[in-house]
Amino acid sequence: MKTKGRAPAPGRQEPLFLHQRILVEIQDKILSGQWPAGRRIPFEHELMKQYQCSRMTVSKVLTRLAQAGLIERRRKAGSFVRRPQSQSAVLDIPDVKTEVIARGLPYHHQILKRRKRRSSRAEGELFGKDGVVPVLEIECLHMAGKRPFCLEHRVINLLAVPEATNESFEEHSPGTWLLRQVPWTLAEHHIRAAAATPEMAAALQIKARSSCLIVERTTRSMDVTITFVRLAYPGDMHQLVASFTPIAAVPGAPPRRP
Amino acid sequence: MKTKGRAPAPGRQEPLFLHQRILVEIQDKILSGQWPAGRRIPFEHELMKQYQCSRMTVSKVLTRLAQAGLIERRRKAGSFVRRPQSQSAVLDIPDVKTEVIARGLPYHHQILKRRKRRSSRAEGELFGKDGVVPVLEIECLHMAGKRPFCLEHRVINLLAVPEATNESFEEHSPGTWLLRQVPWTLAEHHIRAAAATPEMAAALQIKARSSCLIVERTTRSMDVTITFVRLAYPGDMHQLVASFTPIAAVPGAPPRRP
DNA sequence: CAGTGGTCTAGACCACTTC
DNA sequence: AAGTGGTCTAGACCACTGA
Repeated sequence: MKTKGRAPAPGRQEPLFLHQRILVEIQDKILSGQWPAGRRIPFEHELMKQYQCSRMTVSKVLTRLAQAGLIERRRKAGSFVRRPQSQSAVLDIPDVKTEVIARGLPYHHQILKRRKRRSSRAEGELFGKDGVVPVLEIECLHMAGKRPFCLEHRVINLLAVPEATNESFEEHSPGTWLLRQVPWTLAEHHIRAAAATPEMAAALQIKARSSCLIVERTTRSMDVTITFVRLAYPGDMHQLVASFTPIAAVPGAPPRRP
Repeated sequence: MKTKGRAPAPGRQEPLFLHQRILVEIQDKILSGQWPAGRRIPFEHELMKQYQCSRMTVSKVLTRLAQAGLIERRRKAGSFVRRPQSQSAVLDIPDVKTEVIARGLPYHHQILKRRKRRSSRAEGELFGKDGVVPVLEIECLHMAGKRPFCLEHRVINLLAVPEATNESFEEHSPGTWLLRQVPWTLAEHHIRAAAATPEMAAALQIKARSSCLIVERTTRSMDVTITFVRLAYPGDMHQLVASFTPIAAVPGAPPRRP
């Protein structure tokens, strides 16, 4: 039981850390259905004996499984397999500029509308104040090369982001600007399909009533809404990709050079 | 430095575990922009001194931040703030039946088509074999009350799921059946808007060319594709909701009673 | 009230990477 | 070659909770 640097790898496979091995084995039993929902997972001290390791090691594994939603831990009772959850996919919703650049297309944007006003009643509710709040309303067209890529309609809470008042957004689009100005803390997305309104069709140079993918995002910090944005993409130009991988692996360090 | 049960909570707040406090403080510095992308995070031994705790504690916190994608860890160099990522939202994609029930509507489904055939060339590629594989092709209409809710077009790899061969899917829809038969391991979703084809329009009782939300999901296990499904929702009836919360908090155990 | 998980420690060895 | 993170240990105390 002395501490080891690498792998108790018994057979063929590449060196696997002990905690990875434990994680994978338990995960497999759950995902394969061998351990159905509700089934109790071995206690920590049982796993300690089984894998001949310290409690910290198995504890970290079980904690991870719990965070991933695969098991539920209850004091004094034990850990249990949760019933199959909805498939939780991780949706990467990039900044529009990033999105266009990633396609290798030249990006630019133009501000179609920009006006300061007071929020309407309904918006006031959204922005968490009973009364009205000053907001900045912006319409922005994102271009990929010469083709319209996305029409953005945005409302910014000027109480939350007073710096926006004098910002023209000519250099950086509202999304890009806000992303670096007010780092996101909490967001909710609604994704749907809708027929293009005459305004959308005109801006995006598509036929009226053709299909668009609408992504609406409300960004909040604490209890106050920072901004609301509606992004309209021509249906044939865009799709969201959401990938889903169980857990495991995930050393989680894709990029380079900070 | 003796071990404590609860909280070094200094001021007002509710008792906070040390690792939570460390996590929140670092996270705040990053999200607020105070520590910009590329900035080095204090070394583990520095944080140990700062918080007067053991290395394991700070290590777990940094590991968590790395898994969450907020920082990047590099041996010998240190840990660094990553540049703002795409907003990663967690998309819960439920079983269609669950979805309808959740709306308080009576659910039922009907199989419109069901035929066994060999995969086409293109599909063969999808299914990971060079040659063709036997597949089951199914069309299924999901109803919410008396209204069509979703049209499902599905292809099941019979090499991977031979049990499907003799399944009628009358009792359980293909999605529901598969979910319990072949627990998901890896999935990729593509979400887009499209105009209804004549077939879709007829089945869903909507006008041709009206907007639909299309969710396509490819489910794989190892390197073999289990099933491919295309779900078409009338655009005005459905929207996906993806929520995003940074990290922290997350003891992660919502439900009850296994 | 006994046993579970939740947290934390003060060490240790190792591998990798940059210097 | 030095220093970082990555893993692991063999303990500990505590809080919660189900029996």
